Amino acid sequence: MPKPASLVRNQLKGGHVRGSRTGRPIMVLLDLFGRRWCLRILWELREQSMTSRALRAACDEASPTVLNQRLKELRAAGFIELVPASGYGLTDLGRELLVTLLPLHRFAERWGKAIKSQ
Amino acid sequence: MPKPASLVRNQLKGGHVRGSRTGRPIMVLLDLFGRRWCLRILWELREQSMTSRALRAACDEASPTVLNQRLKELRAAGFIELVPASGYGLTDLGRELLVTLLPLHRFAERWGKAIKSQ
DNA sequence: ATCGTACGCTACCGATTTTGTAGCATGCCG
DNA sequence: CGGCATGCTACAAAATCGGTAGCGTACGAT
Repeated sequence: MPKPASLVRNQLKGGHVRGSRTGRPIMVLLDLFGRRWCLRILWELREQSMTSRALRAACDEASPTVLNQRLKELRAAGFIELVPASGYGLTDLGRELLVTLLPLHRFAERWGKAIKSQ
Repeated sequence: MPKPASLVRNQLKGGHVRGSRTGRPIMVLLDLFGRRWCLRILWELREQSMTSRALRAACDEASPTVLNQRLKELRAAGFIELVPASGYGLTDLGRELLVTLLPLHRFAERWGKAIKSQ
């Protein structure tokens, strides 16, 4: 059974759930991102908030089980929040994170072309 | 059984292995990163090349099974390469990718402090 | 030549994670 | 009330990952 919602905080405070055992923030972050749908969720929320079901649709109908697990983890991490009216959306911290992730889009486009033309 | 080494190219050319089914580069990239150890491997190689065994040690002794799977995928993606003399290292493309990923480190540090002091 | 060692990599199997489907409880609005 | 959308969970099957052992090659030292 996965840890409750304080997973990320636990990990950062010295516990370890999986992956990095050092507790260094960058390692915890890299490990958190190395879970299916995690980055994708953040990405889909980059421009607008969405209900959990809209989010699921945006994520190729990923199974609600994992999706909710990720949503818990991302909430524990402080990247997203659930606002009763508008659904899931990025927090201020989440938006900061997205800014650092945004250049990936341009890179991905160049990369796609490079691979296809091989 | 996982696809051979052209996994990423297949996916980008319209096939689908898992995760995103659109084939848009950003989705394929986000899906590729959502696998255990993938980002960590890139991160550990950011400053120097390493032999596969040193890399394994750097990645908390991750199991060689998955590690080699990731290494195959990352090679197929063109981000890393195996140089007989020096081991695994980033390609030019891989270095470009790392540059877009580097701001994460600073963010992670701020994030770690924010979470711990909650 | 024969060790000893390190390398990249694979096989195997048990453990964990993810998927897919169904469904619950709540709230809202006609 | 009845219909509908929401956030979320249960459960079994499938896929992925972890941990250990070990293979085949290369290279340097004895």
